[in-house]
Amino acid sequence: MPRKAARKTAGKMPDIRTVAALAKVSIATVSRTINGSPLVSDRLSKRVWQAIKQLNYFPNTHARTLVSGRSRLLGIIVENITNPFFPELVQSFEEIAVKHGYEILVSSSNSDPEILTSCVRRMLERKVDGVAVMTFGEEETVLDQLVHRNVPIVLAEFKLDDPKASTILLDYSTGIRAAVSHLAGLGHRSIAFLAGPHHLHSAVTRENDFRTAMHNAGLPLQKKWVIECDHTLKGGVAGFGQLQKLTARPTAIVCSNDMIAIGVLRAAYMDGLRVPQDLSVIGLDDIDFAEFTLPPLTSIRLSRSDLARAAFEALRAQTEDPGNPKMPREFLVSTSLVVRGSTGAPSAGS
Amino acid sequence: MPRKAARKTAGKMPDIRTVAALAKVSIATVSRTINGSPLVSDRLSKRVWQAIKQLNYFPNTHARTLVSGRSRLLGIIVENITNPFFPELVQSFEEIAVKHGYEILVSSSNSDPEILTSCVRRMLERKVDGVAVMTFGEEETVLDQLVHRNVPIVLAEFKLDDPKASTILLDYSTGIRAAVSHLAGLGHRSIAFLAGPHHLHSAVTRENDFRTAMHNAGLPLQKKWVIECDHTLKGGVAGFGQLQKLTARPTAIVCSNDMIAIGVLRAAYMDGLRVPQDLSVIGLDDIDFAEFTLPPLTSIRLSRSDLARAAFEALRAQTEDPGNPKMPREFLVSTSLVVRGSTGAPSAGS
DNA sequence: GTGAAAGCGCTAACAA
DNA sequence: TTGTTAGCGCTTTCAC
Repeated sequence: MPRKAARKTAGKMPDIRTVAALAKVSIATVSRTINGSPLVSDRLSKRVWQAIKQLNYFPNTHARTLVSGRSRLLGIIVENITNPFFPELVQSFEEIAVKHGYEILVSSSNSDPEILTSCVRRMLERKVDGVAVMTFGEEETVLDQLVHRNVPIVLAEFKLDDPKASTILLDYSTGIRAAVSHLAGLGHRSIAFLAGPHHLHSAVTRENDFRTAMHNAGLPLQKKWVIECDHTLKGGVAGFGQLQKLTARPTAIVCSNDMIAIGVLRAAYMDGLRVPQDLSVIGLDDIDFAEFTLPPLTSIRLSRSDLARAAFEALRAQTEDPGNPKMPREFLVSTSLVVRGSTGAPSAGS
Repeated sequence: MPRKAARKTAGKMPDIRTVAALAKVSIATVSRTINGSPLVSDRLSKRVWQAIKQLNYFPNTHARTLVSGRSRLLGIIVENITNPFFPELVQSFEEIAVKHGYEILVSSSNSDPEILTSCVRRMLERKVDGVAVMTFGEEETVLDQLVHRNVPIVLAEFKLDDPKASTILLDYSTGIRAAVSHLAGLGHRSIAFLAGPHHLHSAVTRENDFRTAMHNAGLPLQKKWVIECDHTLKGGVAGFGQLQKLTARPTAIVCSNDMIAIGVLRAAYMDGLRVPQDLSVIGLDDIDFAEFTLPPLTSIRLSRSDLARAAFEALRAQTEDPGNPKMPREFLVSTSLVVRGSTGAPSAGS
C-alpha cells in the first residue's frame, strides 16, 4: 500500500471526515457549516468550527471544484508583463478577486497568438470561471475556444458576439483631447504622434482619437509625424530617431503609451534636447513610474484599478448570474490628463 | 434535474468517458494513453488520440489532482509587484514552469505578515506542489504552515531547518565589491550607502557586504553615510534628502536596489546636481528599466532568470524526487557589475 | 495489453 | 435540522 504509506508519513491533511468524526456529526453537516448554510443549528455549528480550528482543517478546492463545477479561479491574460502598466493592472485585479474569494491565474501573451492559444487552453484545463483578456485588441480569434466552452470572458476594446462575452470600452478621446488642447494652449502647433503597432486595436483607436483631436483643435497634422512603433522603451527611441531625421520637426510629441514616451525622453536627452524647453512629451497610461522620470512625465491617465474593477464586475455578472439577459455587457473606462514637467511652451526658435 | 439541464445547455465538455466511447476502448486505456503509459498498443493509442482530437478533449486537472495528489501548481510569493524586479522574476519563473507543465499562482505579500499568511493559506488550499518565497528574508515564521503540511518550499536568503525546505543564497559581495572598486578606481573616496529596510534579511546582507567591501578597499565609511530607506522610488528620494542635509557629502552613492537609485537620480536632478559629474550613483538588481534612466544607471546585476531557474529546480528536486537525502538543498546565484552612465570621476571641487 | 472497479474529498439530492 | 448516499472526472490497482 504505497499510497496509504505516503499519506501516513505525510501525517496530517485532515479531511472532512476527520472533522466530522471529531465533532461527532456527519460530513454533510461539516460541509453545510463551512458553506454557511442556514440549516445548521448553532450547537452543531459551534462543535464543527471548533473541530476545524483544532485540526487546522481547510477544504480541498479541487474536490470542491470537481463536484460544484466552479473553481473560483479567474484568468487574466495580459499583453506584456514587462510593461509596468500590466503588473499594476494585475495587482488591482488580484486584490479585488481575492477579496471576493477568487484566485487568479496570470499569463502574458507577448503578442504571440500561439502563446495566447496555449494560455487559453491551460486556463480551460484549470476550469477557470472566467477570463479577462487584457491584450487590448490583438488576435482575439483564438478566443473562440473560450466562447465555445461557455466560459465568461471580458475583453478590453474588442467586441465578441456572444452572450458570455462582455467588453470594456476605453474612452481615450477625452484624455487625448485634453492632451492636445493642453499643448495647443502652451503654444504648440507642430505635434507628432508616436503610435503603437497597428495590429493592436487599441493602438489604432488611440491614433484615430489623436487625429480627431488635432482636427478639432484646428491643428495641421503632417503625415510624417505619425509614426508606428512598438509599445516599448526601444520603440520610443526608434520613433524619436525617425522624427529627428526629418527636416521639419515637431515641438511636441504625444505617445501611444508611457513606455514610448520614456524612450523618447531618453533619446531626446542623448541628442542634447531639453525637455520641455526644446520638446514637450506626453505619454499615455500614467504608470507609477511616470512621476519619477526626468522630467516627470505628463501623461494621459488610464486607471488600472478602474479597469480591473470593470473586468472583475463583468466576469462576476456573467458567472454569478448567468443567463440574465439584462446583465450589462459593456463597461466604460475613461481617461484624463495628468500634467507634469515634460510639457511646456515651445521655445522661440522652434 | 437542474444540474443535468445545466450541463445539457452547456453542451460540450467531453469527458474521459466520451472519448472512451468514441474510441471504443475503456476509460483506463484513455487515461493510460494520455499519460504516455507504455502499456498501450499503437493501434488503440491511435484510436484514442484521434477521438481526443475530434472531441477537442482535455483532462480535468481538478479530477487529476484529486486522485493523484499532485496539482502541478507552483506558488510564487513576491514582496512587491510594483518593483519591476518582481514581474521580471515572475515572468521567468512562469516561463520555466509552463515549459515543464506547471501552472503558477502568484501573490505579493507587500511586506505584510498577515497578507503573507493568507497567501500561504490560499496556496495550501489549492494544493500547490511547492512554493517559492521570494520575499528576501522577511517574516518567514508564517511559513511553518507550509513546512508542517509537508509542502516543498524554497526561500531566497533564508534557511529553514526542514528537509522540505531549500535555500537560494545570493552572492551580493562579488557585485558590491566590483561596484566599490569601480568607484575607487574612478577616484571616489567618499561613498555613501542607501540601505534597504532592516527587517529584510537581504537588505542587511547587502549593507554588510558594502561595509566589508569598503573596508577591504581601504576606504573610510562615515556613519551618517549609511541610511536606511524603503526599497522604493520614494525611499530613494528621502534617503538622498537626508544625505543632502549633511555638511560633508559623499561623491558617490551605492543603493540597496535600483528603485532607490532611480529615486536618487530624480532627487539629484531636482537639486540641480548633475550625474555623474557631481554625483555617481549605482543601483542593485539591474532591472530592465536601468538602461533607460537618465543617465543610464550603473547597476549590480542580479539575474532574474538565474534566480527563477534556481527556484524552480529547487522545487522540482523536492517534488519529483522526494525523500532523496542527497538532493541539493542550497543554490547560489551570483551578481556582477554593469557599468553605464551614472558613474564617473568626481569633479575637482568635490 | 486491456478492462472493471475502487476511490480521491467534497457537494447536493433525498430521506428521515 | 441532520444523516445517507450518489456521483463530479480521473488514476490506479487488480484481474483477465
